[in-house]
Amino acid sequence: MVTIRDVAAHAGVGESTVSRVINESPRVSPETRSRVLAAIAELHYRPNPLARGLSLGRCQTVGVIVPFFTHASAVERLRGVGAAMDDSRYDLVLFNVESPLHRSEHVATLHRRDRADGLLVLSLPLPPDELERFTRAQVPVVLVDTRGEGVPTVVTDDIEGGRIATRHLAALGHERIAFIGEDPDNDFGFSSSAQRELGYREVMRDAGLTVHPELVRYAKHDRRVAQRVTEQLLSQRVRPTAVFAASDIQATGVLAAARAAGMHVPDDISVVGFDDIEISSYAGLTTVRQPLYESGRLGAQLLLRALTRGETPGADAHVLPLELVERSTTAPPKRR
Amino acid sequence: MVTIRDVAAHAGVGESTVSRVINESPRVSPETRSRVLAAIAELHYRPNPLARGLSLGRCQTVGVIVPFFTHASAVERLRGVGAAMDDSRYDLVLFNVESPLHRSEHVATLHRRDRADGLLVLSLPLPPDELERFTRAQVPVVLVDTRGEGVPTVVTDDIEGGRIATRHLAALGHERIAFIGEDPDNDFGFSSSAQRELGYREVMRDAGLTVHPELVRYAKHDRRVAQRVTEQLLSQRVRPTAVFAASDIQATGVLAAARAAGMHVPDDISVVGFDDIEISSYAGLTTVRQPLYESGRLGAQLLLRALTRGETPGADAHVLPLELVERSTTAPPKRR
DNA sequence: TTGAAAGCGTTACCAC
DNA sequence: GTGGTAACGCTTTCAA
Repeated sequence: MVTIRDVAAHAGVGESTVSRVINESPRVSPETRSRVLAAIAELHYRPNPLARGLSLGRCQTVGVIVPFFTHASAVERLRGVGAAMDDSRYDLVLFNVESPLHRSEHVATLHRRDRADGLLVLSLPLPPDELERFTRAQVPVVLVDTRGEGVPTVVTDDIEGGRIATRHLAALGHERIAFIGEDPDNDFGFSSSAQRELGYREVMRDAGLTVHPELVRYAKHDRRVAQRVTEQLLSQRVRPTAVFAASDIQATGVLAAARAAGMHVPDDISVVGFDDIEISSYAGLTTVRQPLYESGRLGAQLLLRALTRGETPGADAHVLPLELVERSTTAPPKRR
Repeated sequence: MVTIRDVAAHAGVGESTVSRVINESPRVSPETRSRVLAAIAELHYRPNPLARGLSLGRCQTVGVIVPFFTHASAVERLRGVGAAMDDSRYDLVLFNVESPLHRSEHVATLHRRDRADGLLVLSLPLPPDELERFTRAQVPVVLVDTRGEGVPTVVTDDIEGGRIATRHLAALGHERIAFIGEDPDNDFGFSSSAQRELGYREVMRDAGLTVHPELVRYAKHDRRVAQRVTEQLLSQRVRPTAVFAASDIQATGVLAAARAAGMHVPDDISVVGFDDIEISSYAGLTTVRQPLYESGRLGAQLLLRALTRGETPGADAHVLPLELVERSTTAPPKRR
């Protein structure tokens, strides 16, 4: 392996001079610089990032904590992150979180500059004390799709999202509108679904519609599970004429259940989802679109900016817009 | 930041002893060990991976080179990789490849032990000389969904996959079977699609069916593009009664095009895809299933095994099974 | 069984 | 402008 020492010898200069050339210091004469550059090229020299990191106290790496398996939408966000990181000099290290234990483990190791220079947390709620450990350790953190004190966040207004979806259904004339979302008591503390439910309840109340308890169901963020739950929902006495699913993944499960029950969408039942993932446009699903890809990209950009400027990023919340995408799964209810 | 030195001082021992404890050397007395362990716990000490890597000559990191954006199926493979790496002590560094230039860049930096201890290449063909640089640099490489000499690979038999799909359609009685795949002249040198086309052509010939040149079309690995190409296909003189799409992403485009043309699937036209991704079961797509998740998992396992044993892994090709999944997009052609 | 010290490849401070 | 050298935090010989 060729080191800075070899380059120095080959170019007939000192190690520090080579280092200066590498780091583009202005305190090198043009001739020396070109001689060193030639030596570097000739020997195919590349600085050892480990040694560099040890000396510098940082490692040119951005860590991303993400519930990779739990949330399909996380992938789309991750894509945005990847895109933003592409032109940067930072490596992207993935910390997958499958369980709450997992999360604590990663958090414990990551609040030091030698693991990652900065951290991006996707969709995962972080307790305030854990969050504080990062700021104390001077590790910049950006939160995407989760809230937190004192750090920049990229979020959407989930309550408003719930309103948008429900308002759309109510405006079409629906009265028995069901809600299918994630259990508010989930292990990770995911709260988006609960927020959307809040918006749903608010609009229902304001429209003078009653939320029958049997019309609110919880299911894991998974198509098949949502399908099963919807089948129960549809087999009961009080049938909804519309369903608001807190995610598109779940909405496709609702669609499948309706189909299996011999119901026609949207004539027999309307369905609204949330996210607008790849599958949604294919399924013709009416949904509340949130900019997944963009959220990841923006989050990464904020982090990179903080990293390159060396400043702690402002703790402002960037609220990304939500938008109703009307496709073919919603229509006025049938006349009885 | 607490270092090994602090721990040593706190426990009243030498640094090397602490190091031995960390690395589970047997040459430490039980009492000393527990004293050191206590100090570690008390000070919340964690070894600096950078320093450790520099000293050790490796960095406890696995690099994954993956066309993250180009191929949707890569994500599913990546999930498998993530699962396999979860219980390991290795970090997962993502190297996204969006362009051939991108690939060369990453390859250039990665053939050294200081960037990654081992490498996983997903779906990306690597020129033999680039591959050789890794083996020369003693960096273990495992190829998933690509072939290469001298390194372990995890693949499927794409030619056979093409046969399976086409045989299914031919057995149903179809004669004018179209093929939609990726352009064999693509920038990356992806060849799976071309292989599947080979299998398609072989079965067509053996069945005495002619492959009309107008019935073979190329489109990017993208639903909308595939849809556009299919629209052209369906608007021409000789209409196919069945389409074999080289990927499910493209197959959903075919489905959308047929729907837009007012055709009913499978009555008017049959469609077979390839991969069996998440969307396929939802769409009821008949497809050739390949174990995406499993391929990533196996690849990562092979790499980890090689890494922990310190041995160069055997250069054998693990061929994963392919399987026809019959759903509701294929049926015998209508009688004319 | 333990500790002192050299070394891993780099950067940065201090002389010249 | 440039070179020598101490540091960065760890592992690993080598002695004791």
